[in-house]
Amino acid sequence: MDEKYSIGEFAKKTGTTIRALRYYDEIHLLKPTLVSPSGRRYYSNNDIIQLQKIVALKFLGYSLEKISEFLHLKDWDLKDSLAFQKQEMVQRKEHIERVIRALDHALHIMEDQGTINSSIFISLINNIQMEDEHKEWLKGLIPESTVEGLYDLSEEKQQELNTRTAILLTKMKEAVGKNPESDEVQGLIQQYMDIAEDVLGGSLELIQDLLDSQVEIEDDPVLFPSPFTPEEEEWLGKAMEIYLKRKGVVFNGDETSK
Amino acid sequence: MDEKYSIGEFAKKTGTTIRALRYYDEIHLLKPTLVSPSGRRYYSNNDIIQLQKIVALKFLGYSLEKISEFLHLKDWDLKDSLAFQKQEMVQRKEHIERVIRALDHALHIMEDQGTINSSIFISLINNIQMEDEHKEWLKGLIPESTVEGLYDLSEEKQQELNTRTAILLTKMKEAVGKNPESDEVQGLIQQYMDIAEDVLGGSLELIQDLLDSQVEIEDDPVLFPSPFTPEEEEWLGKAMEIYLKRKGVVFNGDETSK
DNA sequence: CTTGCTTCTCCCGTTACGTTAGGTTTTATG
DNA sequence: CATAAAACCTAACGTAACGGGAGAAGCAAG
Repeated sequence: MDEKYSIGEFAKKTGTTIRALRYYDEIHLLKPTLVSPSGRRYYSNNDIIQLQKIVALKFLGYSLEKISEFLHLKDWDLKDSLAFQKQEMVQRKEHIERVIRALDHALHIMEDQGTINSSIFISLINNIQMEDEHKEWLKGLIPESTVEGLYDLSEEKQQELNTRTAILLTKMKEAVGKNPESDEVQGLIQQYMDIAEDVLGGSLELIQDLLDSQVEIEDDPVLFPSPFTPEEEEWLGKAMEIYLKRKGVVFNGDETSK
Repeated sequence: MDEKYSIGEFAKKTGTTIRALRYYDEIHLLKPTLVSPSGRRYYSNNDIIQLQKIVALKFLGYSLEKISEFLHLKDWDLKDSLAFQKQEMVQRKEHIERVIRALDHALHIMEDQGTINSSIFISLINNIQMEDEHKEWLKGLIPESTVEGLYDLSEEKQQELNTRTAILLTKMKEAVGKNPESDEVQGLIQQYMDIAEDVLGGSLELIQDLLDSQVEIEDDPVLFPSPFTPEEEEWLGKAMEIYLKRKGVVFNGDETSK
């Protein structure tokens, strides 16, 4: 009933390691009931219960320091703490879910394409990573309901759009330098606009709005990764301008003068 | 176009910290394009792209060492790596989900009860933590289909059962020492069996099976936490025996010798 | 008494930086 | 041009929860 276990026996019995037990002793989290004159640690059945508490709380994500407080204060004000801990865990879960979504999108594109351009890859990841910030930022430019609608697409739809966009961006990068007025380039822009229309619900006004707001974006404190280099962007800008002019959108040509 | 940024400017522009940039320099992950004779670091636009790659890969959960490999080998064998990384993340997610479930159950009980006995709390957590191991273990004792059915209850149902069980266990702990043959104690056992029937689908045979297998559990290498102390268990065993005898179940009275 | 197993106490290594401390360089201003 | 303020530098310790190794000592059996 009041058996004594050596540290090795105790470790085996409880599924922990000897090293961990010594560590718990060191930080005063769980001290053996008895220490022999020669310094050997001996644990009792009572210590098993204590260790179980520690393991359970560790599973819930508490640090050993917090656990120490709980067990020492002996006053389990769990309720609040558990609720708080749950919030923490829910946040971690959401983070991981975003990561998984990003991985899925990237994998999906690679299956379709076999490979992926590194800068496209980066901006893809970044889009998902910054989802919330982007949302808030867009809300400053276009109506909130539209923004929510944008992000409220089904997972499949998002996958598809991302893939189409990635393929298109790849083609565009290959086309850089070609005559912006050529049918090929204008065709790509057309495709891009088709996707944009698909997402935005089809009015060119939004695009106009976005263009008008460009000026402010220039010196954004934190820099958004664009999949294009400055040279590529200049070329793209030209092609875009031509496209929009042909469609009758007014472009207030503000040259990027610092 | 080929601007140079001091470390401070660069940090602000990219949303990292100065310390992080110095650390990346130290571990040869991202070295500034130019270092002045006095030792000051100056970064270029090219470094921005590198840093974006680093940030993106970090978001996906890669260690800086792995990232270093990727960027140095220049040979993005992402496909496999991404798939592997996804597996990792899915596992982490599952872990967190178990933790959240455990927290939910505990919170649910506390809302109902206002408090919770620490040993009941521990065994509750442990049940969820060990879910998979318990499953496997039970499959050795009762038919696999029954086991799967057991764990396939809805979240709500599980909550409810856990709460009822916890309340009952609390009452039982309070009743320890009372006459096992009294109506009160036998009533509690009856309630316990009601819950068991609810879960197991109502045959006493399973309980018989479980009782028969008790012998083997005794010296399980890794010790399962039970919410009862040995004394409490002994008392419970008696009450249980009386209950089952009255119901006509044969109990092969194997005294816990050794 | 020797062998072999268990345990002991240091102490370094891990990750990705944060945080001083104490000294130097660059930039801004009078 | 002198000096103050801002920015930057290196060096070094701290973090969380142990893992792993070195070298010494305890303990039971033959």
